[in-house]
Amino acid sequence: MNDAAHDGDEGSKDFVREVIREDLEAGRTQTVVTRFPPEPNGYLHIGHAKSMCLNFGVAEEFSGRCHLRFDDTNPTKEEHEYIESIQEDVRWLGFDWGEHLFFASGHFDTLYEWAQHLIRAGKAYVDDLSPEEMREYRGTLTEPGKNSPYRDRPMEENLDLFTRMKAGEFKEGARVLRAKVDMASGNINMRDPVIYRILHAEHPRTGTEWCIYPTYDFAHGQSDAIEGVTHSLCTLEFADHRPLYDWLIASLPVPFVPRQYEFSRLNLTHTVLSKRRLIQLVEENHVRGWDDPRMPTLRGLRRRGYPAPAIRDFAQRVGVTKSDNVIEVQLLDHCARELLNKTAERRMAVLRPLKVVIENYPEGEDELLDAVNNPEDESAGKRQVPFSREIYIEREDFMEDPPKKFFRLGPGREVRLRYAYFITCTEVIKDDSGEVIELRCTYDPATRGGDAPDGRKVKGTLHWVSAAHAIAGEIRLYDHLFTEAEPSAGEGFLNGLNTESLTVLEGCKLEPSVAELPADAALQFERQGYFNRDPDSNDERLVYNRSVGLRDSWAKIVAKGGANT
RNA sequence: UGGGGAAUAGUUUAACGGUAGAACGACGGGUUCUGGUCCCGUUAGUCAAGGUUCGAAUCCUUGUUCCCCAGCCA
Repeated sequence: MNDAAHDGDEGSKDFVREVIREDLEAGRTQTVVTRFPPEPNGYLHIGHAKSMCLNFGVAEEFSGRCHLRFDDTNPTKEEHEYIESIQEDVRWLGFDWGEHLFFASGHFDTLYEWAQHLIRAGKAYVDDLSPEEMREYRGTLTEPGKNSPYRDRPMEENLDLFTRMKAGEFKEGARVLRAKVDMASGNINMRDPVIYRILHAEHPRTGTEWCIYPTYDFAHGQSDAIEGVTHSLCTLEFADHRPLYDWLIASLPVPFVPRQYEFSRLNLTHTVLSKRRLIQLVEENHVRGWDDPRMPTLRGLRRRGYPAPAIRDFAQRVGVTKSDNVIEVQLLDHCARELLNKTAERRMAVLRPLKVVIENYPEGEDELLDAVNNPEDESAGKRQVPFSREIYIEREDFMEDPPKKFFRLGPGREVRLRYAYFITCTEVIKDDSGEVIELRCTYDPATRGGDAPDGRKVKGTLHWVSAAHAIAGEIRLYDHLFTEAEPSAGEGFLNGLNTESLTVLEGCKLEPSVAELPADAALQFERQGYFNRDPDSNDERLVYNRSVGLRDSWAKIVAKGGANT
């Protein structure tokens, strides 16, 4: 995975790795320690994947380690279920934290002692202001705040009140512990931030042991220090917190001084990545759940059939900088296709079947034809596909009045059935409404396998499935969740939902060997795209998700209206 | 009007005072039993204005635009 590091040809790569390299060279640290710090209040999405690839990737490249640490400081929002599912998702993406599983809650005792330390140093006080009053005292972005009347409470009284907060003597919200920094600071995070609050809630890990909990600012950097994290990598919105991060570390008896560095978060076109919006999509049933294949969650992507290595490749290509960015989803699709093209076995499946009867093929007979499993990988071998007099082809592979650039089947035209024979359309059968319901064709027995001995060429090759041997399947096609590349901010974003993001096709015809594939095999249905079996599949019915379609130059011609030119 | 961050092809991203390069996309062509893959080519960029320098994306000045911050969320 880190071959480049051994080739000696690796450059600065990105500013984080550059900083680390300098720190190593300057001897500021011997070992690189990073951490991936999710809050267990939701499922991981592709934005988290970027963070994991950075944190775990850097640790591996520099022979250090990366901790998995749950930032579980707010019991009112966190659940045990997420602690499990997050670990599962991290493993699925391909990362291993080894022995280094931590919880901010595991550091609660130390954090409590450190809070007392701060009080004794005159750097923290218990405040009785209500949340509303505190907001008023805080000032605004352009005006300084003013000191709380409780700011100069004697140290002994602060210690006593803090002890009583811990003992559960006060109601939620009645008092908080605040760091005494600077109410006039231009940086609002420095205006005496709350570092402990009363929460009479049951914690997923510590139960009812505590009723006061540290805030993010008093837990994150402190956990970094306790665990010996050298490089605490977070997203840009925390840059404003860095002065506080450093102030607290400098004010506490920490065993180690960690440093925080910020990079810009990932944004993707045609989707949303904020936790709040994702929750809304699920709760209002705009999608079928957190693992809906349209969701940008890791569970969604996995169910959709995006392989973990493709997501890691994507994260690597996207880079790490401090500039705002919106990555085009096409890049993600490209990463998936590139990997799947090399690894996915090919099969044939007809999504929208049109029956074809080959009139000169003997009735009641069939035969097996050789088909290559993966033209990109000879070791994938071959399989045999049954052929017979009645087959299905794709409806869109036939046009009664084809435009000039249409290379597929039409009245009187000859095309190749992949790995089978050349066939020529001799008759078109329609129902009362004029819809084509069946084609009559003849085949050339001399073209068995797909080549004409006389060197005759055809312009089109179609996939097909023998009617008698086909197995039925349901196929789900996906499109962007949002029509616009960048869904509007605010509540209006739901207006941009793509009403056609899901297309369910029933009555699809699958090549019989599909049933023998392992349930988790990624495959390509030739000329259609890459697919994987959905967990909704059972003994009676197979359900396939299209992960991503093949690049489709014919669709582009049609879209431009140039089919006739 | 406070504090912090960022501006390089359509989108991401390299460059560390010395030829602005890559990937994705788009467009055109070649190969092909997948209108796929692969191969070749085209397109297109330093936010602006000054300054320093033989030489500036890079250093300085001024300005412009965008993003984040006023939770007892993280």
